[in-house]
This record gives sequence, C-alpha cells and structure tokens, in this order.
Amino acid sequence: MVCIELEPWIEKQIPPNLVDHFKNLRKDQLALQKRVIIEDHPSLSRISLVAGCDVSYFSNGDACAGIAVLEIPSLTQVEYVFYIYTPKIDYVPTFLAYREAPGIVEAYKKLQNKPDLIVVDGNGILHPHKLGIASHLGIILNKPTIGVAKRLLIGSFDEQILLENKFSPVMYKNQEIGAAVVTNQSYKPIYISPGNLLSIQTARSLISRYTRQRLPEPIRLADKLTRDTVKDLE
DNA sequence: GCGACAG
DNA sequence: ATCTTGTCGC
Repeated sequence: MVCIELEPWIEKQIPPNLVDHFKNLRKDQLALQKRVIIEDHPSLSRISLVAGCDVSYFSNGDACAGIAVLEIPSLTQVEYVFYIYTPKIDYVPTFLAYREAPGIVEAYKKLQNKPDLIVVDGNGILHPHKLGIASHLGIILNKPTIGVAKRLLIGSFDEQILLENKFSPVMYKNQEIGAAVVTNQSYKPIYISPGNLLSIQTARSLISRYTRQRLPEPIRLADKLTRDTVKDLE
C-alpha cells in the first residue's frame, strides 16, 4: 500500500520497477522530518571538535565514505576514518541520503573522537521536504549538523542582496530554508542550511568561522582524504 | 510554455 | 559523483 505521490520531475528519473520503493523511502523521509529541530542546541556553546564528511566513488561503483575531525579553532586534523561499501541505490535528486548516509554512519562508528558538530557535503532543510542528507544524518546520529552544497537543489534567492551582503536567504514556497553565501574571492556561492539542532543564522555563523577558501575546511579535508583513499586503493 | 534538478 | 588538457591567476 503506497499512498504517496512523487514529484513528476523526480519520478521520471527512477526506473519504473523501483518507483514503489522510492515512494516508501519518501514516506520514511516524512517521518524523519518530524524529528528535525531547527533550534540551537546548548552544546554548540562549547565546540572543540568539528567533523566534515564526504563520499567518493571507485570506478566499479563502490563508495568510500570518509569523515575528518578537526580541532577548533586551529582547524587542524585530529582524525580520519573511512568505510567502503556498495550503495543500495543510484543517485536520484532528493534521495541522496539513501545512497550516502549508510556509509557515513558506519564510518562514524569507527571514530575515536566524536565531534560536537558535523558539516555535511549536501543539503540540510534546503530540500523539497526539509530532509536533505545533513538533516537525515543529524536525526540518525542525534547530533548538530550543517549542510553545505555547491549547487542549488531547489528554491531561489536575490542576486543583488547576495553581492551586497555576501549572503542572501534561500526561499522556497514562501519559507526561508537556507542561505546562499559568497566567500572570499569566489563569485560562486555555496548554499548553507541547518541539518539538525541549530538555526539558519547559527549555521551561517559557524560555517564562516571554518571557511578559508570557497568551501569550509571540514568539507575540503574530507573531500581530499576520501578522494586520496580511492586513488590509493584502485 | 520550457527547463531547472545536492552528490 | 566521475571522465580529463591545457590554461588562467595568485
């Protein structure tokens, strides 16, 4: 019994025989979304370790999920773990978590130093149903998370305000779901949104502290380490 | 009306 | 995400 309708533009990217499965995944997302909390958690006042996570792929399709833990405020690496697995589904917009979160959770279990905050490569509530991979992980791990994407999934923002203030709210269905932010000498914005346990403002504020180039250091490091791991193992 | 579309 | 050369800028 599947009583859920997928958006047409998303459904047309799913193999016919898997549509029902994705409808169940959507049902799962809607349930998880109800547990998301967009309010600053008390623990955020004493952050000493921040993690960045990312997933790279082998030529055979297998994935390598990696997590880098950085010390605050030095932003120096204190630990790196990775987990190799075979993704259960191909990439489909709005369902990224079901492809990458399982591997990230396994890698997380291997961490010796549990972080106070996790920065995820992807979106938080900047998602059609406010449950991007960062929010998904935030619920599963019960930890404050922030989503940072390089491209806009949905919504819109004011280009003028972005250039004037270095950031602009991303709106979707008349609601603020994140922020477009320009960092340093990059005209190309990044899109920040809270995953879980913090506000949009706090997410922006924290990310700015961890950013030196276009992308925040936790993400850059996780991306590099995970990519090097794949290269070394191939 | 046409196209957009995290990684 | 990944496949890839030369090329522009700090």
